[in-house]
Amino acid sequence: MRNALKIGELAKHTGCDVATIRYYEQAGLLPKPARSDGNFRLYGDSQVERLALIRRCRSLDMTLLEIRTLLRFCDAPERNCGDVNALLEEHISHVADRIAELRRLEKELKNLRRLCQDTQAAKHCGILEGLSKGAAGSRRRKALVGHVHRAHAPRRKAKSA
Amino acid sequence: MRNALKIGELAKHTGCDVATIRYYEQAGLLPKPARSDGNFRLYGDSQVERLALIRRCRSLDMTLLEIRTLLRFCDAPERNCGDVNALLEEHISHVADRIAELRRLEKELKNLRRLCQDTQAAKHCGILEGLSKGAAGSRRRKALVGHVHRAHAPRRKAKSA
DNA sequence: AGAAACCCTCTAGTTACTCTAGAGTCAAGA
DNA sequence: TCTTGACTCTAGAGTAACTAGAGGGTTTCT
Ligand SMILES: [Zn+2]
Ligand SMILES: [Zn+2]
Ligand SMILES: [Zn+2]
Ligand SMILES: [Zn+2]
Repeated sequence: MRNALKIGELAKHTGCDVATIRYYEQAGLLPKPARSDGNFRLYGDSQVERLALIRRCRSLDMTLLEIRTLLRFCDAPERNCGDVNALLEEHISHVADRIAELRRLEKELKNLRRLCQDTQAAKHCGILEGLSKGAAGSRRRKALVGHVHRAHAPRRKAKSA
Repeated sequence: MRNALKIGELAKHTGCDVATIRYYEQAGLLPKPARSDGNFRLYGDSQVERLALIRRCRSLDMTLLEIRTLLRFCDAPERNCGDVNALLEEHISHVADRIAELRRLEKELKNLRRLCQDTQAAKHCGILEGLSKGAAGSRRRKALVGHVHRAHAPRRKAKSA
C-alpha cells in the first residue's frame, strides 16, 4: 500500500477526530484497515476518500444509517442509483420539516419573551406566568425532529499551557 | 392531600409518559412525591402544574438544564427574574442559530439533488460524485446545534389491536 | 378468587460520539 | 543507550432525554 497514513494523519487530512475514526470503523462505516508491525492502523487513499465522504454527509446532518446506505452504493457501482436519489429527497424533507417546526417555536418563544419587559419578582414575571398556563397542547409528534442544542456537550478539559 | 393522582392519572392529565415522569423525578425536576400504602406515587395539584410547565418548556425545545433553571425561579418567587428573561433570549438564539444552519444545509442539499436527474448506475450518479468531491470544508463549529432526526429512535412495538 | 390493569425498581438500549485509564510503540535528543 | 514525548492501542464509561423490558407487587373488576 503506497502512501499509508497513520490514524492521526488521516485525522488531520479529513478534519475528523481520531476517536471518531475508530468509532466509524467499529460502526461498520470504515472497513478494518491494515495494521503496521506495531499494530497501528494504516490507511490508503481510498479510505481517505471514504472518510471524507462520510464527514461531508455528516456535515449535511445525515444519520450514520443514511450514510451507510449511501456507502453501499459506492461499494456497488453497478447498482441503479434510484434509492440514492430517494434517500436524498427524504433527507431534504427531514431538514425542511425541522425548519418549519423551529420557525413555529421561534415565533412562540418570541411571543413569550414579550410578556416580561422589565426584571421584577419572579412571581410576577410574565414569562413564567405564560409558561404555566401553556396555551397550545402541542401533541406529541412522531416526526423526525431532533433538538436545537448540541447533542453531547463535549466539555473539553483545558490542556496544560 | 386533596385530589391525589396516581402516576398514570398524572400522565393522562399532562400527556406525559409514565416512565418520563419517573425520569424527571430522578433527574430532580419533580420532587419526590408522597406515597400510598402500597408504595404508589401520589401527586397533588402543584405537581400537575409543575409537570405541565416542564412539558411546555420541552415542547419549546429547551433542555432539562434550562428548565431546571426556570424552575428554580418558580421555587423562589421573590427572586428577580432578570435571568429568566436572559435564559429565554439565549434559547431563542439557540433556535434562530439552528434555523439559519438548517437553511444553509437545505440549500446545499437541493444543489446536490440537482446533480442526478435520472436513475442510472451508481458509478455515474451525480449525487455520489458530488458527495465525494466535497466542496465546502465546513469547519467543526462549536455552536449549539443539534440534529435533524429524532434523538433516540423509539421504534415502538405495535400493541395488539 | 382470579385476572386484568395498574404500579414498583432496576437495568439496558438508543445516537454519535467524547473522554478516560492503563498500556504499548516509535522517533529524536542527551 | 536511555529517556522523554508524541503517538497509538483496547476497553469501558459518560453524554441527553428518554424508551423498553424483566421480574416482581397492588388494586380493581368480575
Ligand atoms: Zn435524514
Ligand atoms: Zn421576567
Ligand atoms: Zn436553549
Ligand atoms: Zn443518482
